Amino acid sequence: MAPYAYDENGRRVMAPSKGELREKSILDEAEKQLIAVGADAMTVESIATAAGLTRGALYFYFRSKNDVLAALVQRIVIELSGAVSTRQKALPNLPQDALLSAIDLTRDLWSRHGAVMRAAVELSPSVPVIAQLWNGAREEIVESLQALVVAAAVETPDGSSDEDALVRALVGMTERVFYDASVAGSSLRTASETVATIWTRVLPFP
Amino acid sequence: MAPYAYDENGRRVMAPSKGELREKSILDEAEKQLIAVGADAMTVESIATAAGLTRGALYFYFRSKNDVLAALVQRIVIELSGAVSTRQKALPNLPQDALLSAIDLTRDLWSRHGAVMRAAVELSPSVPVIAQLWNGAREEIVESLQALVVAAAVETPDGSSDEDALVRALVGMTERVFYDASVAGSSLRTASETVATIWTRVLPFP
DNA sequence: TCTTAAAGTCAACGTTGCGTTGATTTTCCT
DNA sequence: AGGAAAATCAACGCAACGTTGACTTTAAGA
Repeated sequence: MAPYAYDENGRRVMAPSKGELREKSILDEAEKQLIAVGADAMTVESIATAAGLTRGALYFYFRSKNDVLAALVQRIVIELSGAVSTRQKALPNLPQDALLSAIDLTRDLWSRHGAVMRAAVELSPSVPVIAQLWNGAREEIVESLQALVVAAAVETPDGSSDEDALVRALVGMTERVFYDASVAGSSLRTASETVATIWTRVLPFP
Repeated sequence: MAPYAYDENGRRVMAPSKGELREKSILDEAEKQLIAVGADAMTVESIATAAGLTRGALYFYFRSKNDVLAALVQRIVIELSGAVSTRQKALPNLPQDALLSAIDLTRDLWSRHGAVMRAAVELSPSVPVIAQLWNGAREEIVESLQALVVAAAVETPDGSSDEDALVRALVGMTERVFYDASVAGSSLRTASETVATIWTRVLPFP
């Protein structure tokens, strides 16, 4: 029986001020180790001692190791979500530019949070909480871009085709290309160009 | 894997021994459980008892749980590899048809071995042996398709672009779309169409 | 200021599942 | 037959997860 209340994402409800500091330091240390050694090699013990407490104490703040990872992912999902919606408000006049700026935004996120995003992709299949966060974020992007495509009234070269499915596939492709580049440590700029080429060839704007 | 002896014609010298049968039954049971409960929930204990032996005995045949999974993946990689090379010999006259037949082949593999292929994708990041097999197979496909694109002298709509990177990205996209469809249990035929649309729009054959 | 409930901390425990070992039985070859 | 190689298993050790219950600190109200 859990002595404290947790929200649907596994975070403690209403963490007190001192606790919030601890919570943040746990997450910061966890992110460091995620970058340094990866999610597998990173153990609850190592996170706890790095944050200056014991395993048992860590379980006061997070229900499980996976919840720590999920909180890390959530940080980025929140940032991403905010960026998507503000970018959508300041809609550029040209749809091409809107698309390119979306790709740019994606590249920026991957360059600044590569390790966490890689972890999100890799853990999604086995950690439901993370899958939920990650899929939700992707869905937001998909919808934003579908709206863009509809608004721009993209001409379909070869008759009817399911534009929604195409956009979803392209979003998946984008994630994939950046993921690969991030893993390989190769240029995200090059990845960006590849992605842009494919988008514009598949969805030629008028 | 196990060092079998082969004669000068490449046939195996000895008829399937008791051990080989055991090995096969282990793999068969493992595949069943992979389909039924997934790689995580499937334990060495459960595989062993399902195959009618104890954990210790299983480790006589495979060095680790991951090696069992890897052997499962290898089965499919071998089939895939064979299919790719035979299809390449019987090259259709029209490059579009070659491409479509390649997509068809991929769909067929996903429909028959979805569970194992999903496992391969999901385990690649954390299991080096599997990553090696899977990446090798993908590389084979990439090269085969790059050759196709070069031979067909695809016209690039917008000046110079790194065709190799495009093909690699498209192969990744294909894997991704089929993976998603397989996870969602949705129509692989629909996935096939989406994939085909994207390929042909990105690489318009003359 | 004293009280006390909640917040915070930790050592020790229990569990699961992986991989190893050494001893034992079965099979196969000569 | 007899010995080498193949096959089998019970028991062990271990890492990492998550839990428990008891202890200390903090802060807020009488």
